[in-house]
Amino acid sequence: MAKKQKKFRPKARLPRGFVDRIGDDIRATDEMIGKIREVYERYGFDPIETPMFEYTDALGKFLPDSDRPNEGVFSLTDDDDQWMSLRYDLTAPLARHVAESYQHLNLPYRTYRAGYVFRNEKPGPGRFRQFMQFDADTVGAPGVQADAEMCMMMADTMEALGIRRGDYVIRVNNRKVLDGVLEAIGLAGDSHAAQRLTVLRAIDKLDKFGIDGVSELLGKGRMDESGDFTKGAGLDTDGVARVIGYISGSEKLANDGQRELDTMAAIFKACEYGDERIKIDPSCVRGLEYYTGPVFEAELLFDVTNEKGQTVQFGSVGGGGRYDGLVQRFMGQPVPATGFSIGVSRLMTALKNLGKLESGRLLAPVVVCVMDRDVESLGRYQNMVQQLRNAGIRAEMFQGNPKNFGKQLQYADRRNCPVAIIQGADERQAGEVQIKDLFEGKQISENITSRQEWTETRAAQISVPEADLVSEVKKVLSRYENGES
RNA sequence: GCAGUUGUAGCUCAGUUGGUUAGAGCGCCGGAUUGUGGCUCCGGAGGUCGGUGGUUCAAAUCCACCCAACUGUACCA
Repeated sequence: MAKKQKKFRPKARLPRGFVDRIGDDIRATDEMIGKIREVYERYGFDPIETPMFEYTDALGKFLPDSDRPNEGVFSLTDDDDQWMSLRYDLTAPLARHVAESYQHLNLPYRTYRAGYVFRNEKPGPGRFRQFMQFDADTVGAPGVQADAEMCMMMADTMEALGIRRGDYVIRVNNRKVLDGVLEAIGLAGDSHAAQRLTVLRAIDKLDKFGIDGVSELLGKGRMDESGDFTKGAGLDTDGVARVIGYISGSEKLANDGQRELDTMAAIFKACEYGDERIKIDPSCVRGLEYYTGPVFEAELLFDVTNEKGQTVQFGSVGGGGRYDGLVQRFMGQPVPATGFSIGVSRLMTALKNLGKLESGRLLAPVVVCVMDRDVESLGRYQNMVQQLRNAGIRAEMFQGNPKNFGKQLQYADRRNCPVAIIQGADERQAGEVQIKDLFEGKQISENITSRQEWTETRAAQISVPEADLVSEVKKVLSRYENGES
């Protein structure tokens, strides 16, 4: 049987882990970035931008395996066979930039940047393979006062975005303190490296699993919902108790890290950033690899309802810390640096939840309908549009098939346009145009039941002299300008 | 990677113990109505039933393998 020959039809679908962004989202993001930028500028940071691609070795990743070249990052080979990758964060490219232009820089070098980063890994709810980060860094500042400034700037940023004090907290810890704890439970030395990592990862999951879950992970292991088992760090009962004691704050150590934390706490106090804004928190772990000193994390504390209707805390929207070794990779000489990163997309979701993004909604354009389709009329309609535009009003001529007038109003209705302009032969002869208030018309029409009444009512429509087009449209728009509809 | 669940129209899904031409709602297009958004009515387009192989007179349905998505978990520079 010869099958009917079919044309190849590609399935229209997004690559997994990527999203299309549309109108209101883009506007809201722009607005949000503007607010963040204002704070950073006020703190004396300057913008800088690096490209999305870097040579793979510059990102701190070893050359890709030939069989799995894209593990974790998106990589490709250049014309000259060098491996390049899409950046997976904004810190590694900054380190490269600093190392490359070191002799021209005036240290301390204070910069910020926003941009997309890419991770080639399994996406999940709220986790994408392309997402936006907004970073600020100070390079060439060795003291923890630079770290303290980062924490305060993060707090200010949260508030500039409209997040109330108490709805967020900046949690601060120090890698050196964590190292001390590991030493105290007998995990010092190379032979325990793997176990140390497991312990740190277990601590990092306090948010997710609570004290009980973390205890299981520190000990024998934990069973997840699907029944899969995660092997634990294998600490004995005493070890588990001591780690738990430490992360809950009941046990303290005296070491360098703790002294740095004390200095930072003193700065916060002097600047009147209390516990409700910035909090020393021994369970804060973050970035397990390159951080060398203070680490910090911005966390949102208010509850949100997730897709399953469960109430959960929103959690982390950004973090950072000190990375004194990152520039050294390129230069051999140590260059102290500290910075933090805000997850813009995640923060957007949070602000939506708080209802902080609805206010500045833009009104849809005025639509000038096309009644007569001769060349002269088309010019006339377009001229009306230009008059409106010149007066600063968003406007457009209907660009679809003008054959059916009903379609034009349907289009305007679905776009949520406030006003339609109508001029056919009759109006033209009288030197008038019809201005239809679509919002009001919608309300009036709710009580109309018969088709005939519907078409003949011409609800919320007024006829005005052509010369008054702009001023009359403005009158109608003024009723809706502040985001009502 | 590991584990669980699920794959039928653009979307949400139904499809009986295997049985004729695979259905519905929504959406889309056209018409009633080429000058008025909604409602209503009529008509239409749209399907590799995730893929391949097998069992059978006969497979969306049963079997095997593969693929993909979702969820959890692990990893995450």
